[in-house]
Amino acid sequence: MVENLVIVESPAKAKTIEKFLGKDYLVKSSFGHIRDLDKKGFGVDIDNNFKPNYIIPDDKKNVVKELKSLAHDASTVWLASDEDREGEAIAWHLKEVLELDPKNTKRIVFHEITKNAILDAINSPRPLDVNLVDAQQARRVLDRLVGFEASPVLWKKVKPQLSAGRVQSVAVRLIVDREREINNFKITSAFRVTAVFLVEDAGKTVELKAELPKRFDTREEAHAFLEKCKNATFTVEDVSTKPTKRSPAPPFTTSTLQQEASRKLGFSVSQTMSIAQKLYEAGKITYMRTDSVNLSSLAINTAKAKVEELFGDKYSKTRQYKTSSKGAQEAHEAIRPTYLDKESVSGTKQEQRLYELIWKRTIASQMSDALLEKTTISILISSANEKFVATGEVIVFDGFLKVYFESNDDEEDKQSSDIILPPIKVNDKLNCASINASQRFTQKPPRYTEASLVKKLEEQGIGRPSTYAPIITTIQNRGYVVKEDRQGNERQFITLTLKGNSIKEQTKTENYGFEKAKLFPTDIGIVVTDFLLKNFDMVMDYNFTAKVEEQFDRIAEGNAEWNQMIESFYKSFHPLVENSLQLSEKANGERVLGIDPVSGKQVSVKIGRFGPLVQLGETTDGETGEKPKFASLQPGTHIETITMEQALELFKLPREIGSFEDKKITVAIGKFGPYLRHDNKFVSLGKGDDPFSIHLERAIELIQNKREKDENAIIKTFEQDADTRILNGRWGAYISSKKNNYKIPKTVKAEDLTYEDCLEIIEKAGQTVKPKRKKK
DNA sequence: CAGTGAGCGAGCTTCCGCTTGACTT
Repeated sequence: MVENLVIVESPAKAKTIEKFLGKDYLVKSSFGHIRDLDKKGFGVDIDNNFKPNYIIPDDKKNVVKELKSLAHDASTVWLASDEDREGEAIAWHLKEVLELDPKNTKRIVFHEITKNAILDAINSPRPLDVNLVDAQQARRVLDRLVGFEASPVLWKKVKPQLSAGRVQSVAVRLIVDREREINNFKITSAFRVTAVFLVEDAGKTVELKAELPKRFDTREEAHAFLEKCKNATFTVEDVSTKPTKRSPAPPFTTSTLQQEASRKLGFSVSQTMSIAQKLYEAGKITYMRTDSVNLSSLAINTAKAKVEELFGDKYSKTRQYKTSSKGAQEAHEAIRPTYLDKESVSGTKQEQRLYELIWKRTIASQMSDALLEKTTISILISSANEKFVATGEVIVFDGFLKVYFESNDDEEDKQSSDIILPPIKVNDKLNCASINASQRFTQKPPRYTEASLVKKLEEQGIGRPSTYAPIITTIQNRGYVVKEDRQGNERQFITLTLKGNSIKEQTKTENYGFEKAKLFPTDIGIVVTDFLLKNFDMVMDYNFTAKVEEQFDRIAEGNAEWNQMIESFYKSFHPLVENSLQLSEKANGERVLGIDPVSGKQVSVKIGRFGPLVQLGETTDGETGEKPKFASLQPGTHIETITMEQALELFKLPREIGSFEDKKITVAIGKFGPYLRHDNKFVSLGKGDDPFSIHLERAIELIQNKREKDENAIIKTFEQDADTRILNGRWGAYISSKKNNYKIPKTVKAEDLTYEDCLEIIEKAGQTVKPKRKKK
């Protein structure tokens, strides 16, 4: 029997709070939501004012049972879930499900887990905010309506098992739109001119690098400019120095932590979250799912003391940050170390690195601005109107930069360092060592990384801290998006160099377009996005979430009624469902490439039952025509970008390339990549082999290699049964019998097995039914 | 292990946000 039962959302939080409250309080966790809309059926009664049908999911039954019995015995129940929309709803569901008596039920909230904050909260309980609960119900029901009405349309009109939703469909759209921007981008080039001057500095000769702000469009213009510079004199026109300052970034939120951990540590967003979860459970950091940049006053004071201890008063500057991101609900603090005086923690290497990052960011946020001095020198050219400009930057006072430097998406992680200019006065004549004009190309827009997609979603107010990582996983699991590396291409560029009195021209090569761990849309992702854009434009609008959030806010403020809001939404949404179901055609993204010059038949690409394919000839109705020929698209090619040549290539397989030991060898591409077929045996091609050009000699070599490997793989054979053998595979020895494979128990040595032993293992394996793996 | 692309039509798929473990390979 306990006096007071406090219910929070997270068990780690419960543990901490219990310590603050003493023995009269039992603190338990609800593990998030305890009820949800029924998954079977629709879960919302559309004809009955959108009444939600809530059920307790199986994995929450035990939690609910325990809480119910504890609540029954307690004299006061304190509902201490988060102070946002979802938290309020959790409190309300608890009240309903646990059948709490309003007389001894109290709702409390706190933003930080400190003793004072919690005691304050206990002293100022408030009633449940039903308006906020209603706003959550509206959010929940709207998401269910969109997801469970739009997805089935996709099953019928595109492919079964697909999904659509307020958040995921827009996330995919961002990636599809970006890919199209990239495909349509026209690369242009211009000549960038840089000069190196030699300057005397205290007896030494140092270089001064300057650039021409103007770029030349053509090689000829660049050349003409260099010609003009041949006998020119260069005079310093102006030297100006301007002080600037830089301020530290605010403490981490979920989104910024994911971005920085990706840029600085190379973690995927889900990796970051699970490492952060470990740190949180160990009490080393505050809660990791937050949109707030706020720090508790306790944290600010500890940070101040730590900064002063480490670097002195001059480096300390306390700051309160305000959240600017759309739709932030600020139920928690920013992500920070629980104990800011600890610079490092024990744990795995990854935990240590993430902790260190969080520590540095938090500490830096409470440090002084960095003071810099930016110097600009302009240099006149006697024979031309253009001017060279040299810029330098010197850190006068490093401030927070001593600890932390925020990375940027667009460039690789370059540390901020001084660019020091030599001492130069106005009217100085400069000695020019060389001038170079290099052809530079415009860059295509960058593809999203997981982290930059999260950033974009947050900017648009789409998704929540707890869902950023799952969204990224979902759109990949559904096959809409793939995370891939892509090889770059080589290209040539021209450089012109003026040195002494001669201009030298060179053609150089550079690599460009290399992509690492970027998000690419798949063909199905593109087809689904186009289908949804055409039929559900309202939901696909980038501002859709922001617009409905405004209405949720009105409900939360008590200025709108949730059922009415949903009703008016449904009135405009549901007809879209009906209309799209009326469409007779299925969406397959078909694109006609043209006419095959050889057969005169139409060549087209589209999504088929088993993925993207090329089709030669048309599906002419019935008896007259011959059937069209089909071939699957190969990885790396896409419906939207494949060329006629690439498409026709695919019909050249399977290809007979000769014979060996009186049996013919054919080459084809199958489920597992390119392979050779010979004497009813299959041999995969090597990495460097091209199925379209491989010749007989190499094929025979591959066949013989394979034979040798198979030979070595045999550990034991049996006279009684040629179909049962012990083989050495990728994961060690196994039994192969009549095309089935069986695991050998670790307790026995494979060589010692008798034929009878093998039969026994096979027998046993047959009894245990393999559970069918559920596709994720 | 190395295909398929027609059609019939069981029974199933699916959303977003809160939270953690419980599961293989």
